[in-house]
Amino acid sequence: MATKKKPAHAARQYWLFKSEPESYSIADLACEPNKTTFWDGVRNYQARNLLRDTIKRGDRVLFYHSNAEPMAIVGTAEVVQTGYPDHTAFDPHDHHFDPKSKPDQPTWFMIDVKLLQVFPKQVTREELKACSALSDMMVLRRGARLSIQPVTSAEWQVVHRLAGVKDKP
DNA sequence: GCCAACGTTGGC
DNA sequence: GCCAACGTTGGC
Repeated sequence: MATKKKPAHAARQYWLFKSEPESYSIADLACEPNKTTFWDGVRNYQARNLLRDTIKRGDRVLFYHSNAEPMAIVGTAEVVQTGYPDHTAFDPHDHHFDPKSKPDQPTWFMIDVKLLQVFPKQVTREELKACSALSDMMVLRRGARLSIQPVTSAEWQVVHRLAGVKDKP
């Protein structure tokens, strides 16, 4: 993937992160110390490149529950640490262990995110699909498996409107 | 449970 | 480098 270097003052970018709530939900994030966690386990090169090269501190994240009932955007988070090696790839006992990734030459990366807000009313996939302003969202496209996806600032705003909340400054 | 859409692997 | 087989994701 082509990666553009962006200047330090670049405007924040917006993302959508998928997570199966059975394995990690927004409630789990809310229970973390300082409501902060590392986003580990990404084992896809395109998503890896985003984590390693593109996603910056201050960027914002829509937290999406996939494979869930209901599937929905359930809240937001902020990136508080840029990409660094995903240590779970080094641990043979970890579900995400990858012997190809070595500490001195890591294959996989992760970032840290901090909870911004849990939506008082989650925005279901049904509602997202019914909103014409969101018709280009990657997550709504069939077969869009990328677990980390870019979102436009316009889409970010619309999702907040659907959730009935104000964006955090 | 089904299956489309990918991504990865490995034989050639 | 091609591509068939296989595995995974994740909506339906």
